[in-house]
Amino acid sequence: MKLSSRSEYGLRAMVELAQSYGSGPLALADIARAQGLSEGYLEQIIAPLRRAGLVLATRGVKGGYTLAASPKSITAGQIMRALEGPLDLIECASEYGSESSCKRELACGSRRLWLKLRDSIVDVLDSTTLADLCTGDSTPGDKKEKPRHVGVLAGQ
Amino acid sequence: MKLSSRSEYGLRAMVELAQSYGSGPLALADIARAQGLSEGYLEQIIAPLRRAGLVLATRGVKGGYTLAASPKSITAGQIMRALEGPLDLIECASEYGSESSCKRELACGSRRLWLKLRDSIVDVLDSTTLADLCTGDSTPGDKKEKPRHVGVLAGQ
DNA sequence: TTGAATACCTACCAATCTACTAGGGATTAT
DNA sequence: ATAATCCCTAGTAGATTGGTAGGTATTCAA
Repeated sequence: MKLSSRSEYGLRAMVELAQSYGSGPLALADIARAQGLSEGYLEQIIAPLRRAGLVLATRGVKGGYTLAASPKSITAGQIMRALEGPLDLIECASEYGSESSCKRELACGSRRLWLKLRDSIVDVLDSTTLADLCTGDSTPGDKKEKPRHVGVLAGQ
Repeated sequence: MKLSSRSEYGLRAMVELAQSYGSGPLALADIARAQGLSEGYLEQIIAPLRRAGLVLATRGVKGGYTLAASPKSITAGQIMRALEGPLDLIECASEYGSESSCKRELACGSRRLWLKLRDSIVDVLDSTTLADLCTGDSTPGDKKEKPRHVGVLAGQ
């Protein structure tokens, strides 16, 4: 159930970039310093984000990275897919069909849970933008939050 | 983003037990055979479920495992917590407070996402029972299935 | 034109985790 | 007593994680 640090660091880097959006490129070293991350490792993490077209790089002396679009139009889902591949907790419940596996039982009881879980995760990730993670309040633009029995969850 | 096979196998075993609920103990070897799992490995997986009080074991000749309660009253959340520990994707967004970490920033932007995600996951897991995974239809009490692009999932 | 600052790439590595296997001990119905 | 079962611990090959190291390419500025 643990997320790899790739996602954690990658998202933190993107939030950092979102916060300085509009102020020109931010050097890798600056991001790493600001977030307390290893520069070399962060470099490997930001590469897939660039390849996915989420950040732009400019080389040379005043170079660095910038968001490829406004923080409002980049979702956590895009970032996670770039870093982790298709969103799925399990082979047979991937967002994009995995024909191969699950020959065993398509009507497999437990698969139902993984599908529900995946949908729920995809829903959260795709409805959260970088802007949502930067503003002071914690509510995204459209509030389609269903009033579930949240609130029992101790701790802010 | 991948779940360990512990959870997958553990849940499958529990579904198997749920399906034979009321028919006496089911031997480990039978569960393993029915689900196509390694017996030795499954043994290690079912142990924490027993320690968590979710299944009961009876030794001896006609022994085996039974659910400790009705499938309706055992949730996926209980099973996952027994197998994976506290539900969290990341240290600083655990369900039970982790004071230690995250000295960096409690108002950390990215943390907001992990909390939302965790809440969403906890919500799904705690609202799904074993009975939900055994019945013919795929709807638990409330039906909130969004019509996503499922159906692409090519059947075997 | 040179130099420095940056991004970009590949290979390597130690430690940990995963998914088992092996083998024996404890308990119980027959 | 015996066989069937659960129970426990240790080992292990391979993959993954979280990096480090070292070099190349590109750009700006003097």
